Order: sequence, then structure tokens, then C-alpha cells
Amino acid sequence: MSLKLYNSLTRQKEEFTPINPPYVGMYVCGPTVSGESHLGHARPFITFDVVFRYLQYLGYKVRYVRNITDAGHFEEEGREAEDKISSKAVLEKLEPMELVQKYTNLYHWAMSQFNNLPPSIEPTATGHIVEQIEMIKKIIADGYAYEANGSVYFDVDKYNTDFSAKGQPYGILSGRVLDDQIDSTRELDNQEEKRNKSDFALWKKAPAEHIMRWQSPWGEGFPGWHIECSAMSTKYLGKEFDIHGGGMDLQFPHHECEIAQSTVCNHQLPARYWLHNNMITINGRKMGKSYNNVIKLSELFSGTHPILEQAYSPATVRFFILQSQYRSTLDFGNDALQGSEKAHKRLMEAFDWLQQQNDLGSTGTNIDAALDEKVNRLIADFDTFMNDDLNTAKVIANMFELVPVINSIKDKHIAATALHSNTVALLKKQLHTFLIDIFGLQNNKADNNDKLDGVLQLLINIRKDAKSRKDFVTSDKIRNELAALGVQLKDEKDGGMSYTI
RNA sequence: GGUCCUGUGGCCGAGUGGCUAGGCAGAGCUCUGCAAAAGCUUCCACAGCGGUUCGAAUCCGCUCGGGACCUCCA
Repeated sequence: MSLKLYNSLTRQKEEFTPINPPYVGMYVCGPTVSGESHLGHARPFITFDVVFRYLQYLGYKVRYVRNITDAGHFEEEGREAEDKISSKAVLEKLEPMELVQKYTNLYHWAMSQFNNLPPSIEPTATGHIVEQIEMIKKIIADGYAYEANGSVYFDVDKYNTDFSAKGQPYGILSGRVLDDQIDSTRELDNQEEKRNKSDFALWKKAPAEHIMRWQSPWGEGFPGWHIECSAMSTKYLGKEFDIHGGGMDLQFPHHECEIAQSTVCNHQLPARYWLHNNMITINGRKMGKSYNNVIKLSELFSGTHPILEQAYSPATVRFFILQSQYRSTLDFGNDALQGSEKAHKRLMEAFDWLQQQNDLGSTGTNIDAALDEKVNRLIADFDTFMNDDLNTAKVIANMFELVPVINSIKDKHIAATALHSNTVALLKKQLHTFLIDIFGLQNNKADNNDKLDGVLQLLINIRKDAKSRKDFVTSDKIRNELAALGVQLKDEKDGGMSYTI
């Protein structure tokens, strides 16, 4: 049973075969740190975090490279091309790098909140100007780029003509046909410098007011939109690597341009498998700066955005995202998130209880064979579903079929001996593996500490005494006032009590 | 306008032509001093119209709706 991934390049699911096993190289486009990350960013980073974790579970040694775009990309909103970061820096009266640092820190904070593992390498665009310039020089030398007025443009038409013959036309990834695009490309500025409308910038001449600028063979300027990813993926993963990931909105033009640049420099397609996560929508629309419907991650976690009825924890959001398959759009809403919050809680509580049990299962004649078989099948399908293009939604559905089994054993509706000891051990192990190790889910519980736990145990003991005296006034008072503080007490079947925060 | 995706029950979502997805919400029951939690049971579905097929949510066509990309974008 092997891993199959949907490859955007071939538009079909393909068996995943690394170039040089057990090593796997994976590049994922990171954020532009000119502003705070929003809910939309959560999806690719959580999706590819799970890919990273799952590949490791399968035994691969993964080098996961995720860049930080801290320079060079510019906006063309009608008038003059300007560096996004330096433009905003002027407004905020900050050094560009101070801004970059601020948003990088916020981004790292959000990633750790989501319990995303840090990538193996997190290169910055500003740290790789030299590599980018070298790459551009190479592309010019090969005749696929030209200088115009201090800027350098990639000659898409020439590339398309030459590489179509090799079966690698410009548009190979996105399925676009270059001829169709000429007419549909909008009017942009500085078009007169380009030979063709579809040409894209490798290097942009910096206007006088531009703060971020670097010396180059073509004068002072900054790198174009797409070259950093080509330069850094090549540097850290080689001319050909296994997986390239990112959001679907990057497929064109960003990834298409990456392919063109890298193919010219390295004489082969850069990545074998191209994975694209779908968008998160809000009221049916993609979330993005252009739509003015952005929920920043700090607002999401604190519930301070007007759309939000409450705060949603990073674990809830992560769970919500994993409840769908990564190639489907996912519609964000309060009802959906509140549902995920409760579902996540129920799952984790069953999981936590199970992990604490040490004497469940048997080897005798008390085993319920049908149940035992069902549980084993549900567990075995974890791998089956993940191998089918990472269907986390189906894995979670199976987990929810196991929850009533676990809770029934807890409540003694099902005998503790009904499952084989081996089944119980497997259940504990695989739930831990998939829930914690692969999905990276954590309990929503606040960090408990020993002192708090001690205090709560004290209150629980007082309440137990009260209950035994049938002093329900006192016992309800303790329960209600703790509930008001956000601590929920539960009376267990056997007379015990537990709490959740 | 061009290219492409999509339309599943109150909400979110799996779905490989034939087998209960799952979660949340709702209803009933069990347990409980009462609650909560949990368990059991249950209601609600495949946008519409045609076609292919023994059989379609799943394939094809048309209609209507939604979205993405073509411009920085996860």
C-alpha cells in the first residue's frame, strides 16, 4: 500500500516515488511578511505540515524548505511598481527590516500556535540576492531573458516556442495556452519595456524613492516576483526535487514562472509532484487582501474580528481544516467552527481517557469478535485513507466511529475485556500516532499546572463530601461557580469526578 | 471575455456507478439528586431537466447558481 498524491502537473493521482529514497525534498511557498498572516494562510501551512509529518511517519527523511518573502515583490496597482514592503514602511515610518522582523515574529508565533513543526530550512529572499542575480545572469546568457532600461524580463514567447518542442510549454502546470493569454492579459504599466505582454520581471530597476535596493549588473534594483523560489529551491533541494507545494492561487503565474526559470537554468523541470491546497472561503468568497475580508490570525484566536461570535483556538482551527480534504474549498463560519470545537473536544477526551488506561483488553473467550474486527478495520483504514491523497477527513470520520467504542468501555456499556489486548494496544498507539504525531492536534486544555490541579482536587473532594451528605446546595454551588470560571465538573459513573477547562 | 473548478440534509463536510460517510445542531430514550458528559435510537440529502446504464450523488448534455485564475495573493 503506497502513498498516492494528486499531482497538479499531470492532473491525476500518482504513486509517490522519491527521486532518491529515503530522502525527500519538499519546497512550500511561504508568506510575504509585509503584514500579519490571516486565516487563509493557515491552510497551506497546516496542510503541508501534515504532509511533512506523514512523510516522516512513512520513514522518509524529509528536507522541508519554506521561504520567507521579505523583499523584492512589488505591487502594480495601476501606477508605479513599488516594493510592497518598503512602501508600507514609509507609511509606518519604520525601517523595512524592522517591519519584516515584526511580521516574521508574528508569523512564527502563529505557526507555533498551530503546532506546526518548523521547516528544515526557512530561507529569506533578502538572504539570497546573490543566488537570484546569478540565476538571472544564467537565463540571460541562455537567451531567455533580456535587459530593458535597468530591468530584466523573461522571454516567455521564446521559452514557449523552444520548450513546447520538448513537451514542456509555458502553461504546462496551469493548463493555460500562451496564445490565449495574450489577449486576456490586462493592461499593466511598463509594458513598453517588455517584448510581450506575458513576459515577467526577473529584476526590477528601483525608482529613486525605493528603499530596498541592491546592486546588480543591471543597476540598482530588486528581484522580481518569482525568482526567489527558483533560486532557493535549487540551492537547498537541487535541480530536481520531489514535492513543490503551495496554495492553488499560486499555480498561475507564480509556479508556472518558477518552472520556466528553473527549467532554463537547470535543464529539467524543478519538481516532480506539485501539490496545491484549495482556498478557505468566507461567505463563499476567498479570503484575501483584495476582498477586504481578512481575518488575521491574532483576531481569530482572540475572537476580536466582527465576523466572529467567539474566539477559536488554534487547535480548533487546525481540526476544522483537517476535517476536509485539502483540495476542496473550505467554507469558514461560526456554526462550522463551533461544531469543530465540540467535535474536537469529544475526540480528545476519549483519546485522553484511553491513553490513561493500562488494563483494558483480554486474550480470553470474552472477546467480542465482531467488535474486535471492526475496530481493527477502522484503525487499518487510517493508512489507507492517508495514502489516498491525504484524506484526513476520512481518517477523522473513522476516529469518530471509534469514540463511542472507547466511551462505552469507559461507561461500562462494553466490557473491558471485549477487545483483544493487542487491539487495545494498537488502538492506543495508532490514535496517538495519527492524532498527535501526524495531525499535530493537541488538547484545548489550558496549560494545567500542579497547583491548579491541586486546588481543583480540593474543591472536588469538598463537593464529594457535600454530595455524600446530600448537601446539594453546596455541591451545586461549587459546580456552578466553577462553571462560571470556565471549569466544567463531570460526575462519573463510579462516583468519581473529573474536570475540563 | 478566456481557462478551469464546483453545486450533497439547518450548518460544515466524505464520497472510487450498486453497500449507513463523519461531525455539529434538532427529536426521543437510558444513566443521574439535578445537570453536564456519555451511550442508544431517530429526522433531514444529493440544484433542475434530459440522456447513457439492469442500476447514477457519482458518467454525458443542457439550464440555473456559486467560486478560482487570467493582477500582489495561501
